[in-house]
Amino acid sequence: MDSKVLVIEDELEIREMLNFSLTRAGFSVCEADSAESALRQLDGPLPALLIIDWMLPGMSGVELARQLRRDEHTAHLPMIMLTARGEETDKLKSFDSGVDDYLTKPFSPKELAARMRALLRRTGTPDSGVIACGPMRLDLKAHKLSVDGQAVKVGPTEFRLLELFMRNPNRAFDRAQLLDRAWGRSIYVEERTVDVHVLRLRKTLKPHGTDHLIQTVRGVGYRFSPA
Amino acid sequence: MDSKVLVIEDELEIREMLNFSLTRAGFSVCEADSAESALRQLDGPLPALLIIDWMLPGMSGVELARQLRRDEHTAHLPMIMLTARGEETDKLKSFDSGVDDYLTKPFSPKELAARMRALLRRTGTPDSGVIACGPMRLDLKAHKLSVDGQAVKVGPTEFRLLELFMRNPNRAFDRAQLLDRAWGRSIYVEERTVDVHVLRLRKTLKPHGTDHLIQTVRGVGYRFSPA
DNA sequence: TTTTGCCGTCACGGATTCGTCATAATTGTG
DNA sequence: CACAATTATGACGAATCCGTGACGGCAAAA
Repeated sequence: MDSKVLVIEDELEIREMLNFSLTRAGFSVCEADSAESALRQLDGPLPALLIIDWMLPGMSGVELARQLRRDEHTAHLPMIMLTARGEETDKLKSFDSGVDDYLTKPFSPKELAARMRALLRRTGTPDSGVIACGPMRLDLKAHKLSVDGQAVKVGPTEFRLLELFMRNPNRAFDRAQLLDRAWGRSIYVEERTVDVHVLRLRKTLKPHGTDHLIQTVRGVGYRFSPA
Repeated sequence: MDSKVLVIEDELEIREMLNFSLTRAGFSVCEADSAESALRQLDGPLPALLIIDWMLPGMSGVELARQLRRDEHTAHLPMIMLTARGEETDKLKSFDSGVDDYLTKPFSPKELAARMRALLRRTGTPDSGVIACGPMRLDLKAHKLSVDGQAVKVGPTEFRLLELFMRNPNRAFDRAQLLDRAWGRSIYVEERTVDVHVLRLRKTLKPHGTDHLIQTVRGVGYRFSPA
C-alpha cells in the first residue's frame, strides 16, 4: 500500500492514535493540527487522501473541505470526515461540503482503514502500484516505466508528468494546470518549461513508438490519449 | 440528477421504502429481489449505482459483490451494502469484497442519499463534459471534436465558436453576441470576422456532412440547428 | 576535484491560426 | 428585372503558438 495520508486533527491524542493505527495498516501518515497548517502542506506534493476532523480551531473542517473542493488543485482529493457528534444534520452537512465519507467517534481504526481502502480503490489506481495504458506500464512504487515489458529510463519530472497524464487519460491540461499538479504550486517556473519536458518525454518514448500518445492541443496545452 | 439505481433486497417492505425515498431524492430506481435477478438485470444497460443487501436468499450480497468486481463488465460499478447487523467483522468483510460504502439498518434515507451522491460525485458520472448533438460529439475536457466517432481537427477559435453553438442549439446569435461570448469582451475585432470563422468551421465540417447544421440567419447572424 | 545527469530558460524558425480586405455570390425588395 | 443590402469566399500579411537545440546552473556521484 504505502499511500500518503494527511491527518488534520487538533487533538494530539487522537492524532497520535491515528498515526499509530494507520501506519500499522500500511499508510504513510502526515499530520496537521489546523486547517491553516493543512493548506500550507497541500501546496506541496499532494497526499492520496485526507482525514479531517469536524472541529478545528480557526477554520472548521467543513469550511476546509468546501474550500479544497473549490480549488482545482485539490478538488479531486478523497476526504473522510471525523466527528464526535453523531447527529444526522451534521452528516448531511458534511456530505454536502463535498466529503466522500464520514465517521463518528469513537470509531474502529480497522473500519477507518477499510473505508480508506475502499475510497482509494475508487479513486482510480491511487498507489495500487501500476498504471497501465496500452503497452505502457507505470510502476509507481518502483518509480519505473516500461513499454512492451522493456524498461525505459525517465527523469523524475518527466515521470511525474507522465503519471499525471496517465491518471487522466483523454483530458487536456493547460500549462498552468500541469505546473500546478506535476511541479507543485509553491514552485514558480516559466510556462514554456512544460513544452521542454513534454519534448523530453516524447523523445524518450519515441524509440518505443508511443510518443504520439502525448498530443499537443494548440492554444490550450497537452493531452494524453491512449490508442 | 436522475441517476439509475438498482436496489437488490429480498424484503419487499424495505425495497418499497427505498424505492419511495430514493425516488423522492431524485433517483430512478430499479428493483431486484435476489442476486440472480440482479445479475440478469445487469446484462442489459447498467445502472449508475448498486445498493445490495447483505442477506439474500441464495447467493449472498457479499458473494454478489465479489463476483461483480471480478467481471470486467461490472467491475467499476459503485456499490453500497446494507446490513441488519452492525458487527465490525461484517463491515470489514464487506469492504474486503470490494464494496464502496456500508450502512447499518436502521439507517436514515437521507444519509443513504447523501452517501450515494458522494459516491456518484467521486465516480464522475455527472457532467461528463461532453456535448453531443446528433453525430457530433464535443468533448470539452479532452478538447476534442468527433463526428461519427471520427476525430476532426479544429482550430481554437472555431472550437470556442462551436462550443457556444452546441451549448445553445436552435438559438440565433448576432455577430456582436458571438464576438462577446466566443472571443471575449475585452478584445476588439471586426464583426465580419465572424463570417470568416463560420466559413472555416463549415469547411472543416463539410467532409463529414454536418456543415448544414450551422445556418445563417439573414439580417441577424448565425444559428446551430441539430438535424 | 571532475563528471554526470537533470532542470529551467532562452532564442530561433517553422507551422498554424487570425483578422482584414477585396471581390464574387446570394438574397430580399420594389 | 434592377438595385441594394447582406453574406460567402479566397487571398494575404501579421500575430501567435509550438518544437527544438543550446546553454548555464546546480547537486549528486565518481
